[in-house]
Amino acid sequence: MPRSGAEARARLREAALDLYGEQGYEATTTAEIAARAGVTERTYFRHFADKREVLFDGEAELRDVMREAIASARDEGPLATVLRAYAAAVPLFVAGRPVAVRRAAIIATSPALAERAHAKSASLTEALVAALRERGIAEPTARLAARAGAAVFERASQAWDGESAAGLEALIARAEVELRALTENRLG
Amino acid sequence: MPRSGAEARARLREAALDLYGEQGYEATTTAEIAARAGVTERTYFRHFADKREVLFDGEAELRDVMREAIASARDEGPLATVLRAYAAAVPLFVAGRPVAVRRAAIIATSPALAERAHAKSASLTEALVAALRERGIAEPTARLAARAGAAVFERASQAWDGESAAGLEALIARAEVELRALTENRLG
DNA sequence: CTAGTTGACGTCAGTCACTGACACTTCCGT
DNA sequence: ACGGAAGTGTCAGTGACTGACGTCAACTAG
Repeated sequence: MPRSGAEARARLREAALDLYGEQGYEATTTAEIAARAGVTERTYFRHFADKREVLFDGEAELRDVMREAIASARDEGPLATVLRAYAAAVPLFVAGRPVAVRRAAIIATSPALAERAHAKSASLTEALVAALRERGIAEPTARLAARAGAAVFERASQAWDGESAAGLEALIARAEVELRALTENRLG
Repeated sequence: MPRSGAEARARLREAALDLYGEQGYEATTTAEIAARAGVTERTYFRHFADKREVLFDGEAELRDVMREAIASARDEGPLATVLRAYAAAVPLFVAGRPVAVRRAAIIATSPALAERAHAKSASLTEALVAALRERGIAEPTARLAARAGAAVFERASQAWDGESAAGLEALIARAEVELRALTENRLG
C-alpha cells in the first residue's frame, strides 16, 4: 500500500485534531490517535517526534516562504525586511486559518502545547535571523530585528483574530507604527 | 528530619546541575538526581513539576521584582517602564550569573530545555503585561511593549555575555537605542 | 519480466517520566 | 502530652517514546 506515507500522515493530523478537540489533549493517548488514523502507535512516532508535534506540521513551509522573501527583498532596513517576510506569508496564514483556529483553541488548554508553540515561533525567528545574516546584517542587529518583527506580527495577528475589519497586511503596518511610537516614548 | 523541604530542594537543584553537566541532560534520570540528593524520586516530583523544572527555580523572584518595579515606576511610557523593570532586576542577574552560565551551557545541549527556557521567558513577559495593565495601559500596547522590551533585554544580555566591558544597565540603554534606530528604518 | 532494493509499516520488548494512594515521621502549637 | 500539618518513603501503575527485527508493497535495474 504505502510508498509515500503522506496519506497516513494526513490522517494522523486529522485524528489528533479531532481527538484533542473532543477529549482534550491530556486525556487522549497517542495510541488512540494512531488507532483512529488506522495505523499503529509506532507509525505515529515515525511521522511525528512526540505527542505535540502533530499539531505543528506545515511549519517548514512557512519558514521557507519567509526565508525566500528575505533573500529576495530589496534593501530597506532590517525591521522592514522582516515585516516584508511576514507580509509575504499572509496568504499562508489566510489559507490555514480554519485549522489555525481549532489548533489555537486546543493549545490554549495545555501549557505543554503553549510551550511548543513558543518554541516553534522561536525557531522561526532564528531562521529569519539566519536569512538576515545572509544579507550581511550583523548577528545582534538581525536578532533584534527578527524579535521586534515577531512582536509586531503577534500584535497584528491578535488584532486580526479580534474585530479586524482590516487585512493582515494593513494590520502589520499599523502595528509597526505602534512600535515606533513606543520607542519614541510617547505615552501609550 | 524535614520540616521545611528547603534543604532537600536545594540539594536536588545542585544534584541536577551537576549531573546534567557531567552526563548530559538526556542521559541522566530523575532517579539519579534524587539519589544524589539523598531522597527518593517521588520527592523530586513533589518539589519540581518535571525533569526540566529543576533548572528553572528562582524564576518567581525575578518576576516579583520586575512586577514591583513596574507597579512603582514613574510615568514615562510603556517601553521605558518595561526597561526600568529589567534594570531593577540587574542585581538578580549579577548575583545569579555563575549558576546562569552553567545552566545556559546545559540548556544549549537540549531542545527540550530550550523550549522550557522560552516558556519561562514568555511567562515572564505575560507577568509584565499584567503589571502594565494594572497601570492602565491597554492590553495590545502592553503586550507589544513587553515583547519589545524582552527583545531589547535579550540583545543587551547577549552583549553582556560577550566582550561586555559595560554593565548590564548601560547595555540595556544601548540596545534601546538600537531598537529605535531599527524602527526609524535606518539601515543596520 | 524478474530479481534485488527501498521505504513504510507492524510487532514486541523495554525504559523512563510522572502520578495516585497510603503509611510513617517529625515538627509545631495548644 | 496531644493532635494536626508538612515532608517524605513505598508501591503499583499508566503512558510517552525507542530500538530491533521482520514483512510487504512499490520501484528499478537487468
